[in-house]
Amino acid sequence: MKAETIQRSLEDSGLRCTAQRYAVMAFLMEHKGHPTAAEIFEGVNRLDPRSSRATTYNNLRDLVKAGLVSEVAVEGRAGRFDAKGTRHHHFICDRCGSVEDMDWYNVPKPASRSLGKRVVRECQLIFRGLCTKCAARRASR
Amino acid sequence: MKAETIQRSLEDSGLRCTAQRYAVMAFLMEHKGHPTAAEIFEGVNRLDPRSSRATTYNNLRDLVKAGLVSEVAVEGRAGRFDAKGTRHHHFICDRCGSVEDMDWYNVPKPASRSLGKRVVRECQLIFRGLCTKCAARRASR
DNA sequence: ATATTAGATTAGATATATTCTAATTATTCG
DNA sequence: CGAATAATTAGAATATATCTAATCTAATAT
Repeated sequence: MKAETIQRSLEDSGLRCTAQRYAVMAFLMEHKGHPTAAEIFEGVNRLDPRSSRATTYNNLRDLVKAGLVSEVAVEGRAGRFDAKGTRHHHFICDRCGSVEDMDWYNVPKPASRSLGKRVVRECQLIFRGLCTKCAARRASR
Repeated sequence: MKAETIQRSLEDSGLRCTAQRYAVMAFLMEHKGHPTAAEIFEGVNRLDPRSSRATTYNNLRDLVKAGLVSEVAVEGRAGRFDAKGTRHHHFICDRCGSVEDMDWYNVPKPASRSLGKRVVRECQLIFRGLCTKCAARRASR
């Protein structure tokens, strides 16, 4: 039944439901820990069909463009991906670069005067600091 | 007089005011367009002392850690840097990856319940969409 | 059903971005 | 001064992401 859900959301976005694309989507829905492209590539290939690195990147790009997946860029590290489920913000750890979900809450839009002729598609709130693990590690020194 | 300002802010952060480090800081204050590390490297070397790529990256890292400079990660592209002047948010163009400043306004903090044991150092608001140039370009098609 | 076309995928090469290494130089401090 | 620490260097190495050109697949038209 999740299978049909994925298939439908792909097709609704005008994307064919290929084995490789489906696998990326399914992997993201089962691994909520914001995996990198390399982890996704490894993960989907560990299971079944041989998928190439290029295809994994292509599909991630397509899924992001279609709005089914979001990407979180992390300074100096691989980007991380996330199946868009319920709305949420993100937390990025300064030390280990891990990305975690944060409860969503509404953020006021910028004044239209400050927008100029820009077209704003979305607005992301990103918290930075130390994750639980890294905070504990620092405290114990 | 800007020279002393830079020197003081470096020393206040426990960083020696070396020629290379100063140059990075000065370059960032004169170029508000959010340059990449490569552009900064090129820029400071075009002027005067030979500085190496590694040093440029090292200094950028130190300056970010000291809170004098901020870095904006952009998906699939080089990170961009910004001397922290007055507070502001950022806008990232989906198409060309350019980063622009947006007027600052206060953003409500998350509920402490949702923070857990995380330590939040800062909170960034990032707008995404099409910059003025790219929006115009798209409209004309 | 075949042919045509557009959409996807592939392996590997390439490009881009960043960090590491080990040696060297500069600065601070006792 | 001399020792210890901080900073810099060139270039190699790594990590990350995209490109290429050939091939395969699926949808549509004939």
